[in-house]
Amino acid sequence: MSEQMIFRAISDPTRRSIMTMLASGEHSLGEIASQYEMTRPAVTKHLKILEEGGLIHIRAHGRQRLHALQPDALRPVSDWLGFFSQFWDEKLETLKQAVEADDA
Amino acid sequence: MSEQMIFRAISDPTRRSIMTMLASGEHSLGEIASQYEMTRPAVTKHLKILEEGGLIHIRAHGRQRLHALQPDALRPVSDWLGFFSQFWDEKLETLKQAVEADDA
DNA sequence: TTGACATGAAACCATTAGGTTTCCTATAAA
DNA sequence: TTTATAGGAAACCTAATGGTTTCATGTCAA
Repeated sequence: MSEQMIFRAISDPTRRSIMTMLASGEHSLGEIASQYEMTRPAVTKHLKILEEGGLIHIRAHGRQRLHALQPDALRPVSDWLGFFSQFWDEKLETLKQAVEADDA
Repeated sequence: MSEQMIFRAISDPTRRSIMTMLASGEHSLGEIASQYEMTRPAVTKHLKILEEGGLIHIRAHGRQRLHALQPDALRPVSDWLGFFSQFWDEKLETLKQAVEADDA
């Protein structure tokens, strides 16, 4: 789950779309694949890359494979963005730091 | 400057590194390339992809090309992240919305 | 005005990425 | 206990990516 694997995982529009779909809850491969105009094996590959980035968790359930979003895995992206956001939103950054300080 | 071009631009570690370098101010191609173990043409290609994503601005200055960070271009990424951050940090999200409401 | 320097441009190369087809395996249901 | 269903795996294809080398061009300085 290196930072690079996360950025790699979110760089593809199909994978970002799958993440959005999984925000509504767990879904099987068949359910996910039915939403896209590509074959199941292609979707499987996308899901594997998402898993390698830690963005989803896959568990077996009978003959199905259920895929669940793992939103925590996006934290490194948020941290990276935080560094640059200081240049375009001082106000929000200040609040963010306040929240983080409060957490500690 | 489609959203996809932004995600594409930030998906490469060299390009993210260049963005960090440019956070300190404008730099010429030569200055940037001297920091990496690859040829100038390779760096030029990275810079072009960053420009296509709107993440940097390039201007001519004599025989040099000066590259400046354009951090605003990261907003779409921030918005995208915002959607998912609601799942892992309700507290921060609440504050963020408060700030945005205050801006309006 | 000639030479050095900063960069652009084009051709090329190997690897990765995103996709397909075909076939195999495991589980559930009749 | 067959049969249908959900998915895995491997081989293959094309295009995009990240890099190189070579050569051309524009601009500054002697």
